[in-house]
Amino acid sequence: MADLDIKAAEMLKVANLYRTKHRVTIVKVLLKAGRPLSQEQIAHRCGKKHFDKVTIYRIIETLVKVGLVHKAYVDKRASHFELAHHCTDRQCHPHFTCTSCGSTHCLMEISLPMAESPHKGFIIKRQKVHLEGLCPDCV
Amino acid sequence: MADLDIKAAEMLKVANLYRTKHRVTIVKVLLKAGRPLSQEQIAHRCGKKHFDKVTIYRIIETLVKVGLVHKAYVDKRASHFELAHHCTDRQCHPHFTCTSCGSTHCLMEISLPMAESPHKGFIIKRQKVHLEGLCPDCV
DNA sequence: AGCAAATATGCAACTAAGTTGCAAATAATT
DNA sequence: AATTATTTGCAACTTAGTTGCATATTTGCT
Ligand SMILES: [Mn+2]
Ligand SMILES: [Mn+2]
Ligand SMILES: [Zn+2]
Ligand SMILES: [Zn+2]
Repeated sequence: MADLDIKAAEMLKVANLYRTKHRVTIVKVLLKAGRPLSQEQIAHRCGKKHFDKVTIYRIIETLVKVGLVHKAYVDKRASHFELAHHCTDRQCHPHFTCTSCGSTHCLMEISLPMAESPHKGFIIKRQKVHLEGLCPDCV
Repeated sequence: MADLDIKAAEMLKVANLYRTKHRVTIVKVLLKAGRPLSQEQIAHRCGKKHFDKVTIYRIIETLVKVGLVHKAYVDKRASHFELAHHCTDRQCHPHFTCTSCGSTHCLMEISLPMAESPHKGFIIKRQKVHLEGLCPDCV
């Protein structure tokens, strides 16, 4: 889809990053996925062309640095990343992990109030919520 | 302190676990710390006596399984664990990571309402909140 | 206390996510 | 097209956490 290409390229342009084939491909993959992906999942979805894992990690790092991407959660020692374009400045939607099947989902419909700082000098900038329980498939 | 020894032994007894020297020591370390520790930190606080890391990981696993311990957060690829005795069934206190110095703290004074499940068939059992911002030391 | 069964521990070898340095390739700028 | 700034691929490395198995410890029972 040329649509996605344009959108991905635009996102990189706004962030003032080199628009390389690798970066455009990875942003497209994340746009299509609409959910957090690990390095391995990204590599897989980039197709048969060679995408070195180092390159993927470095691109993720860059995208996180400019705020286009967030680390959503860590599952089985692997970080999972997603585009931040549906998150507010102060928090993303919660993520939910099923304790039965181990799957993780984005719960876009839920939001919690921001925590209030307790006079102790902590300045809270962002809040992440992770939920556990049973997914629809596991009753 | 014999106090801690007794408390640790009691906790293991209630959980129906063998009261081994290693387990008692590790539960005592976690009681004293009052905050999440990594395997390496636990090993260090167990003192000069030899505590194999495999043993520590297996004890943590056991303690998590019976609910005495929670994984509080992952920092620099290392899981950090703490006793669950100050947590409710549905959520612990939030943890806070300073984006400047990287330190993580327990915020015992803060609690958020539980998220409500959104008619989508997800059953929410537990909620974890992680906060980011600036700690008192970093203004 | 002494014994047998159940369980925990130590060791060595392994797994796999993520990192680092550097040379070659590609993108932006002129 | 040439120059410069930046990215990519490769190989080698780091390190949290795991696995299998032999040995040691705990427990319940006599
Ligand atoms: Mn998400
Ligand atoms: Mn805590
Ligand atoms: Zn499930
Ligand atoms: Zn700080």
